[in-house]
Amino acid sequence: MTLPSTYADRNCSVARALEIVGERWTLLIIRDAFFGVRRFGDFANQLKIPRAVLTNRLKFLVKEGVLIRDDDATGGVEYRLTAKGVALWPVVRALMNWGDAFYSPSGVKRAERHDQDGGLLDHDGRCEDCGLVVPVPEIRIEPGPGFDLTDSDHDPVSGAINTPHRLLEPIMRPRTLSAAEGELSATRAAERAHR
Amino acid sequence: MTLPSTYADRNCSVARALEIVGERWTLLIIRDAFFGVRRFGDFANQLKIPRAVLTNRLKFLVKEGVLIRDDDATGGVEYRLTAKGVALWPVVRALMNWGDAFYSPSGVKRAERHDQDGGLLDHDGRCEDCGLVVPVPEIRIEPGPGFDLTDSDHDPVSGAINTPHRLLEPIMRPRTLSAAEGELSATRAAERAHR
DNA sequence: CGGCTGAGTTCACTGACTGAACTACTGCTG
DNA sequence: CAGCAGTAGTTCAGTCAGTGAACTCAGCCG
Repeated sequence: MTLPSTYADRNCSVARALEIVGERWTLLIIRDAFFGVRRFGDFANQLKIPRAVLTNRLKFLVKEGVLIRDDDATGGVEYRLTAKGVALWPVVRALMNWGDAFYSPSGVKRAERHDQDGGLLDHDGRCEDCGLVVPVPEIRIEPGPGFDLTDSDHDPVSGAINTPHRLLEPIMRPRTLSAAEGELSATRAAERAHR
Repeated sequence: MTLPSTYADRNCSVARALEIVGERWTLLIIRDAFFGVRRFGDFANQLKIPRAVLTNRLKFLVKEGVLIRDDDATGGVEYRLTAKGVALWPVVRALMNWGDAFYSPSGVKRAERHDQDGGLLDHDGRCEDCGLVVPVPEIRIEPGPGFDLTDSDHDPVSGAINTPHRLLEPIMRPRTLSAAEGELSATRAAERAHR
């Protein structure tokens, strides 16, 4: 979509929304942000997007208030979704549902669960166990029956993304994980205790 | 998005969906199709999209089974949404909701109602009167409080789109009207005078 | 026949995307 | 302190897609 503000229709919120998130790569960046990706390099490697394009997109999304950029503890840079960005989850979910329905014959590629009670979420984000509409930070995402295990863990970031975890929660990169490789459960437990 | 099948992530239905509907203009074409646009020229005029691009997009969407192309009664060509295309309504709705929420301070630009009982639909398409999830063909769309009346009726197609009507129902173009209805002369005259 | 409409096609031009290489600024480590 | 690695970008030439205007072609209408 390239030029923002280039769709003529002033009276259509679909056009307006697409001016922000309709450019190539943008919604995939946002999807990754939901999945916990926060670092420039992780976006670049995971999406295999040219770094120049990534720079443009991130700048634009920050300018539009979808992402916020700040320095993390280690001096690096973090991009995180704002409330406005988090409000895009229904868009990402709708695309995911449609893609699952028509291009994943063996079942959904990723399932959403209510982290509190483990209930599956329906297409509108309602927990089938407790009946509540689950807020985004309480959604746990995990590989579903249609997930293809053969090409998942090529890189550590993908591996982290495809491990069951809550949306928005930063993925654990090997660096942060320290030397201890297999202690996933311990790390997760620690993390749960963390909040 | 340009090249289809160009997003690397085989395991993501969001990426898969965007390969089909993520290109520039595509979702706006689909939105117009929901609003009842069916003719090549109407898409071209309403969206102000280059005709060459429109040709590409329509061909691609037909190939992918989102639209179906056939000749209508008068010998013209019609593009209509298939079931697979209609299943994209949640995507369009989610974008519309987000655009309304963040870019339309005076209220939604278009409201959805249950045509049967006139109840407003919530963000998930549930009728606030009868509580049912309303199927797409029973959704009536109409200008909402945020709709800007000053630049609506510039062309007859926009005028028809912005008149309350059910989704998927073909918009009435002056041409088609002439065959069926008698009192069209007034409409046509008014339209001509307008230019 | 002559004009009109609808559905495209053609084409020169511009501008965005691509991929690879390069820079600049940390924070370590010996 | 020099050297190295990691992170976050920038630069750049080549390519490819989008743009807008003009053109074709077929079928009607009178």
